Amino acid sequence: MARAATTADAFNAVAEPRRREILDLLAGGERPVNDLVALLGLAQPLVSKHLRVLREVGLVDVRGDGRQRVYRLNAAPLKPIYDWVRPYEQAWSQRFSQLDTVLEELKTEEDGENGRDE
Amino acid sequence: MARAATTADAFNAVAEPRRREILDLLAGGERPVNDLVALLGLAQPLVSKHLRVLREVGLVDVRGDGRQRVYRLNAAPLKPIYDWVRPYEQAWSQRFSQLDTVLEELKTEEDGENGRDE
DNA sequence: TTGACGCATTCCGATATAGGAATATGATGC
DNA sequence: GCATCATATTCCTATATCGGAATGCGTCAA
Repeated sequence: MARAATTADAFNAVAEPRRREILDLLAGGERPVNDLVALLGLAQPLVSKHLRVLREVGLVDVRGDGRQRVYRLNAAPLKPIYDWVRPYEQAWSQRFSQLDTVLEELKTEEDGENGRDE
Repeated sequence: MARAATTADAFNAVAEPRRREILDLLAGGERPVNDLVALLGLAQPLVSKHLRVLREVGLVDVRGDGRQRVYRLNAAPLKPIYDWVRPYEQAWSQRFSQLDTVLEELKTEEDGENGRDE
């Protein structure tokens, strides 16, 4: 087996920095492709290809407007990512990220730090 | 060019579901490799390889204990992911995620909603 | 030492990516 | 129709993956 397709889910689609940039730009408002090409400084076919991936995972929607194709953000597929990382936030927001296991510590809601095992 | 290495950053490392599982397990406490092998139901070399990737992006630390190697979560490298997705949360937490551009709408604070999909 | 255990690494194959170049498609205007 | 703009697609190469099988290596026990 090879690596999972970039279109497998939002996790894979968003692993590519350029695609994140595109989403960031679209977060500021819908835009036709050429706008993105100019803003990103990338070759047009490249942008189209990235947009295709984003389309296939549902992160963007397209709307035809004359000869332009206007892309619009659809952030919904990002939710699983947010839901997955959020619990880990505690880990780095606490000062003792080097202790045993942070998330476990949190379950006991501050406990004093004694080493227990699992 | 090919796709970015899985060890390029946390985004790429975490795009693989099994690696997320591993992190989830380690969130519950540090564990030796064989524990993970049993819990995941994967071949041992596979787990070792995934752990290597996680190590290279700094998401886990290892500690030798006799003949075992105990892995511990280090969530810090996940912060960039959290920081990147968080702003998008607004998009799906609002009921009009299908409108023009959600984040832009939010700037004007409430406006009206049309339900539509494709 | 010998053997068993715990884990990591290497070799292999199939897959599919990002990017570049060239080309195709589609809508608009004349 | 024909030229042009806006965008998508195809062809190509280099690279790096995930997984399996086999093997290497360090540690512990007798």
